[in-house]
Amino acid sequence: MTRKRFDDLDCSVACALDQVGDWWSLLVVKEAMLGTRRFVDFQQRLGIAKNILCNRLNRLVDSGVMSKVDAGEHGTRYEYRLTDKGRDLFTVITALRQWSERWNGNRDDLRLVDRISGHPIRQLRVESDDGQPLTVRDVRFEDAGAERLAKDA
Amino acid sequence: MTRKRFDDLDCSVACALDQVGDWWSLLVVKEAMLGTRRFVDFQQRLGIAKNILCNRLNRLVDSGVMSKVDAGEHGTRYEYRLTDKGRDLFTVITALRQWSERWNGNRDDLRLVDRISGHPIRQLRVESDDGQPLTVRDVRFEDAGAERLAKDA
DNA sequence: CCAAAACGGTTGCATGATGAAACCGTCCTG
DNA sequence: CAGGACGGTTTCATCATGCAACCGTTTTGG
Repeated sequence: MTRKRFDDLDCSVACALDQVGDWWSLLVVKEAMLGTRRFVDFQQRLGIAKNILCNRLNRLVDSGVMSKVDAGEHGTRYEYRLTDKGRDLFTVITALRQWSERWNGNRDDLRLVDRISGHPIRQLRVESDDGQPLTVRDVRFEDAGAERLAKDA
Repeated sequence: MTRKRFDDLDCSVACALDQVGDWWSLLVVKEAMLGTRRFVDFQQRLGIAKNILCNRLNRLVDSGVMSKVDAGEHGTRYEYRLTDKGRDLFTVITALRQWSERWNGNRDDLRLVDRISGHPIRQLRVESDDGQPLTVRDVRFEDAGAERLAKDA
């Protein structure tokens, strides 16, 4: 049986996980954010099998998260770079990193700091439109259809 | 071959993915945030196989993301609830949702709104300690010990 | 009070995904 | 021009997944 697809769930979260929700994809993206661009470097730094890395890079290129550019003048030297869509995963990866550091302790040698000031970055937080912090208890999932019905009535 | 473990990578992101980084775990957590608590409800709403759901719930309980409470007076009626650690994944899931809506379009019937005002929530953004927005290009990974800088992106 | 259904699983099976290693064609490098 | 680096592909053993059937307990309907 093939893995269940999430894109039929009519859920943005499921749709996102369909693109970057497997064991390796987000780590590849994170490694790219550290500056890694070449196949062998991804392979060695992540310790991933070559066939799996090949599969993941192809899928990330297919879904528009990374792009494969010919950087070798003569055809066999490639670079994999983040697209704007891929760079925008910075928020997701930062959220994961902060969550893990809060609850599992900091297992990382590297601290994420502002390049200019050298200060650590702020904790991410979900906010209302007037800037107040929101927890999961402070939000609800409003049915857009019901909203339309209510306005029609 | 068993799946490669990430907890030896000395990376907080890898450590997080080790706990919630598979195809189903974050969807189970998201479903719990919508209010789902019982086994059959998770199963039906997500369309997940029972043995896989059982495995995921057990792993989420083991890693402290959810707790299994006996809600049935007589022993066979259980509820699975988010712990504080699990509720704190709200930021991660919100980041994923916003990313997906930005780049894949809104495939969701449900809009996430402030429970009180009914207004949509703010876009998450990574900020420096003085509140300026930061992209991945504006940060570096500072080695706590040496002064090894991340390569330019 | 009894039968049936719900609940929360467990087991078996077929199939897909993964990891390790070997192999391969092209390019560059000494 | 030989050897190695690069970017894969192939093969194979093992693991994970999805599906359906089954099961013991508890609740519910008549």
